[in-house]
Amino acid sequence: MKDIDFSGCPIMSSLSRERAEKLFGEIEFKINTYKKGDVVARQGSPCKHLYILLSGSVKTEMIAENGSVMTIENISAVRPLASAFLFAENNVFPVDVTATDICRILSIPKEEVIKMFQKDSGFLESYIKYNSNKTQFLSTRLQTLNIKTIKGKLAFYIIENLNRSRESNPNGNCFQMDKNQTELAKYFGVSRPALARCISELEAENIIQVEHKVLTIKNRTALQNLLG
Amino acid sequence: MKDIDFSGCPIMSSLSRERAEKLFGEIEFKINTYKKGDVVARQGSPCKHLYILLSGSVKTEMIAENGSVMTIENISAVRPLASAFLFAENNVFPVDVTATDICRILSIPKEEVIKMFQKDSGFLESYIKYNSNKTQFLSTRLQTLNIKTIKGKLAFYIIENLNRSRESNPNGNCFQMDKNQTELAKYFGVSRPALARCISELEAENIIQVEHKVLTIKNRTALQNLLG
DNA sequence: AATAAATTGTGATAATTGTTACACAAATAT
DNA sequence: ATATTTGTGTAACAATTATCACAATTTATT
Repeated sequence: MKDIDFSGCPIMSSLSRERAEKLFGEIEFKINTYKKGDVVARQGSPCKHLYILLSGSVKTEMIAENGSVMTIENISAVRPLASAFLFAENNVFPVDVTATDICRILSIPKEEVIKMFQKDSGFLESYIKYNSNKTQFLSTRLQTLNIKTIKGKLAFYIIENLNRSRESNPNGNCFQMDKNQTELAKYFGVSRPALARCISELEAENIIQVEHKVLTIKNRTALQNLLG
Repeated sequence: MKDIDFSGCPIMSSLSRERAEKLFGEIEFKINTYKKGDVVARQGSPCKHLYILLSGSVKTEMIAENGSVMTIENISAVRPLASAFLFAENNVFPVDVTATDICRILSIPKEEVIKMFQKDSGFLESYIKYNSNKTQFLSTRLQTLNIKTIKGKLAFYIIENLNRSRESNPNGNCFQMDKNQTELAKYFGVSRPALARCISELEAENIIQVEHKVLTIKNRTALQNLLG
């Protein structure tokens, strides 16, 4: 346990290093390693453990019955996985979880998690908070899907990312994209060529400019209009 | 308080009547009444209380910036509202909540909810469980939206409802629809005429049959094929 | 630097759905 | 019983996106 650093983990960071070591000394757990491309959990399979991604990264995807894939989220260590499903009545993974890098995943049985709640109220609080945030995230994801046109989705995505980048760089009007076109298309649940076309059109209309992976907003008003 | 029956409420039913009365004697709360059509909470507004729908019913809807509406859920008493958002960092309502009937809503400030957690671990447990279920529900909702064609959404909806109806009536191959076409179109986030067209087509292909509000499945295999 | 692999741009066509408009049926109110 | 509202079927047309196919470009690899 000594080699694990929980400081970046939303549900564990409230615990001091000593506290965490003591807690893990008292419960059952194991650590598995996965290599890139390995399936960590499959959509529909039961979820009986709390998983914490200790190192590496995974992606979560939903597969529709017709085979079309939508990426829900890319997750990098250190983060819990599927924490919100552990206590549901129908406790199954709603997504496929696939390693996008070598990764180590800690798993703690549900009963042990309950013990941890009882032993540490700080842990309990951050768990509830984390799940709340997760639900908010899913709602935002629903909102993106509710937008019908690709241009609308793009505008939403761009404005969202711009706002996020401004937290560190207030008057900036550009940001580094976290996905390539293929990934972005999967995130939107649309075809890649259609997305490429929309990006081209927005560039032609001088609303945005994309250089490598840096997206610059040239006409914010027009972007807002694509939504309202 | 004496006139409130929490027995059907997922997060309160673990408390005995006496326990609930004692608990409410110790905390701050208020009850508001809304009439049909009243907006209970608006998408984007802060969520600082736990709301419990004591009587009546509400609907929750997401409004895309272009004005298109998608119904997320219809909720009937007795159920908590927005319980999953109360503890999120960005604690705002992700949906518009509108009364679809006269209703009474109990609201308890966040700090008081925390007190309730501390005073009653049964309440805490059901709260976590309820939020978990909520997240599962949102995931299923995402899944519906991930299906691209209206026929696919319809097939998913029909099979889901058929399975549910079979819990009470195992070999049946029909069920009573809980929504009219207009509502169903909003639930899918598609236009009403387009939905009507798809239903007609499925009828023409002799896959389903709709009589008033009863939907009969005539060719389950074909329905499955619309998905896989 | 040369080659391979991945990513992006773009065109043509088909499929699907939105939009608008209206007739008609069913349910509800007066 | 009649009027009014609400729900449903359907048609013509426009808009958007999927699909497929391939060229151009960028990025990684040897």
